[in-house]
Amino acid sequence: MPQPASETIPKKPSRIQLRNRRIILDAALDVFSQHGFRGATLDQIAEASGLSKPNILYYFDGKEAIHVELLNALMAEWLAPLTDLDPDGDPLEELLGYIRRKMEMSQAYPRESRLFAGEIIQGAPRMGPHLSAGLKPLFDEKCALIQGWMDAGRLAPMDPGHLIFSIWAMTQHYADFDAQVCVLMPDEARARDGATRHVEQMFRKVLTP
Amino acid sequence: MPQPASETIPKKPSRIQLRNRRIILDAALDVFSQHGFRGATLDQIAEASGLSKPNILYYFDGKEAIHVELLNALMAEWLAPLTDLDPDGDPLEELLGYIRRKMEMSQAYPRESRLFAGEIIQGAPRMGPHLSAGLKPLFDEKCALIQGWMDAGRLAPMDPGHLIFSIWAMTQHYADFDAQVCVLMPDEARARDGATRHVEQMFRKVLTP
DNA sequence: TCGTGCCTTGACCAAATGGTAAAAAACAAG
DNA sequence: CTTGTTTTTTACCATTTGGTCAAGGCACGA
Repeated sequence: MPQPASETIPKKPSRIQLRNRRIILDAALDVFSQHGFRGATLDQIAEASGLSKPNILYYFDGKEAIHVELLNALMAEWLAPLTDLDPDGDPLEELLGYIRRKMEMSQAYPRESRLFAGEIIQGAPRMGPHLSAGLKPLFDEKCALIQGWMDAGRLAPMDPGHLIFSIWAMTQHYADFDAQVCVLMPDEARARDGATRHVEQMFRKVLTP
Repeated sequence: MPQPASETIPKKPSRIQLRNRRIILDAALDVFSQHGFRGATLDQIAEASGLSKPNILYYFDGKEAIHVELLNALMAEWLAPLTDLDPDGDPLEELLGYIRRKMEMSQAYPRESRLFAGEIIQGAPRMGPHLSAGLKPLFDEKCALIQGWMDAGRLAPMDPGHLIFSIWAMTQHYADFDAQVCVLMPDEARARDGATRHVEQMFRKVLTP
């Protein structure tokens, strides 16, 4: 058997393929994050990417395939900061560092944040497995870690799960509700830098034993 | 002139009209909150309401009109708790009461919360005026009130605007990201009751001077 | 009971949408 | 240049979608 039977041969992608797939994904991120899955159209993605609609379908198996690919890429990058929580570090500094990274990410990648938020709000129809299989174990692991820190008296006691939810809620809020923030707090510097400082200061107070 | 010229005569709505408009709005809230504006279809609303599509268009001028009506109703109810912040009350108890009411609302009306969230995430295309004209003045007024409390040393000092954002972020999170919460925290009682207690305890600590 | 005006519906429409087929164009290897 | 492959486009299709229209049904006051 020279070539393995009934297996898809990967065939490494050409430079053009790599480039165009990236262009398409970037355009799709714009469109999906702004209109949600059902609200986004292939024509919009085509126009945003500068490619023709059939050409997009040459690179991806369909609208849903693009969306799924975006969510996959998202999860990997999104989970990293939580993964990096170090059991051997100083609890307070570890968590504050996590919060800081999360704030930076939601400011640097608001589109990703909104894409994720939109998907969850709609009941995570295309992400259920990802949540259960990818996020859940990590969440449980870090909950246990934080609980350990609290039991040791190195953090103020509280429910670790709700603590993590609090952090997510606050860090995502500034990305997801940007339109609201911009209307209510027109001073951009106060909104951006103030947010980071406020959130950090707030959690420092909450977490200090 | 028996009847005033060039003015729309209100013509009080019949019982049937009142009932069907309510039914339609309720069904539309289901559909819009789950799929967003562009993702929702009149057929879905028709099926959810048990009325035919043309019949729905008999009661409303179109898809957008239904959506706008929902957002209007939403804003009124949504703003009430903030309006009720009493300058003469005890600062800490006033804010904790506000937080409690907000948590109750996001648990009692998750659809409204998601509808609002979806609209804001998409850049508030149908709510810009509402935000500037309705929410902004109230927001500024209450920011000033809280700032006064802080200046008087009755609350820990912080940016009042960001404080309000924090409250909104936390209270909305449990409604908007319910799908995520349910996966990560399957114990329903811990999720629901724990959330309220956690948020209240957290802000009590943050706000205490 | 009868009509008048409110309510409901089936049939239909134009535009938009996700997707396809095949030919043309661009490109790479010899 | 020639040939085989990859990329792009043109033309097209079936379905869905928001919305219309005219005709039928129904309630309710006289």
